[in-house]
Amino acid sequence: MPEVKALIRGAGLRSTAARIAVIQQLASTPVPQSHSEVAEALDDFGFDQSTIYRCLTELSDAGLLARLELGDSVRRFELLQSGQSTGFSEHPHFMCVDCGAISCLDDFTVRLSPKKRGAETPGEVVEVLLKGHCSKCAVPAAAN
Amino acid sequence: MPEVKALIRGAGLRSTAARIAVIQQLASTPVPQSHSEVAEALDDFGFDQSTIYRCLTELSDAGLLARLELGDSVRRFELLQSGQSTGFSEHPHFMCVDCGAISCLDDFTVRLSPKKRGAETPGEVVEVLLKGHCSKCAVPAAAN
DNA sequence: TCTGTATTTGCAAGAGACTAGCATTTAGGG
DNA sequence: CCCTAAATGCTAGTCTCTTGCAAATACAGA
Repeated sequence: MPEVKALIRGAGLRSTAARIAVIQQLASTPVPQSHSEVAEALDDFGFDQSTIYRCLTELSDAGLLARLELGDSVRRFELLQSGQSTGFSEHPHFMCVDCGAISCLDDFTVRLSPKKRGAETPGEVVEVLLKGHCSKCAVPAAAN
Repeated sequence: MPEVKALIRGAGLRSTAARIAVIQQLASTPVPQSHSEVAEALDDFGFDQSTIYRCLTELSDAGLLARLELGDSVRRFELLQSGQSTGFSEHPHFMCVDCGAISCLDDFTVRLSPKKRGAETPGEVVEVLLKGHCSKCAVPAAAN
């Protein structure tokens, strides 16, 4: 508990009940969580919706969380290890277009290879998102 | 013009002014466009907002457009070549996290390589989205 | 420990993207 | 040229997220 407090203070923010709870909630699962997931989990505390939105935003801006926008118009947040300050996640993410499940591809690297010479590179990639059919949803033949 | 009509009819939909206009608008640029971009471009026609939303959705469902959700809570659409029926784009996309510019990486392939043996694969990838700092926004040292 | 002030919070209203219901209009097969 | 199913326009509603402002609170300094 005091370590969470120190984390927040170290980022230059005041250590409040809401922020501590938000961080602990994000630390409790291995996948990124949306505002509504965090809010629901912390429902008993009685924090206001906007307080949780603001905590998530401020903690992200302070470099403690990664803010993920995976394309389903729901923002998700992930606790960053140590003093990450970029605000971007360290690993690629995969989202199932069928069931919406999110997974972190900790054990994968993504490489961008040009099909032909002289292809102009887009710039510095900081985040990778893959979408597809997860192994649970992948249908062998033509189900569904 | 008659070819657009045939395209729509071939997909099993009626050829209406709105749908023709939407397809022509999407064909006019090399990058995916959002509803608001399409709507603004077609403003003179006087189509209702919801009509354009529906056109985009129906044309996507019919397999003529790819629907892209790049994570800024704006859906974008892209005209698919020929009889694509998956509804997913053929190429990876890159979005600049600074200026929001979208580019199509026609000339690149993305490969997912496991860092260690036995890493469980996420499933079948159908869409790739990269985010980062585009060459225009990339700052040499520490500007901004 | 107490106080003052800048930071946070709660509340309520608002913005933006998208959806749904339903009556009216229209495409296109017969 | 009709008739009917499909598409449109209009309105209102949903969901996610943001903003303004007064009240509450963390914490640096007395």
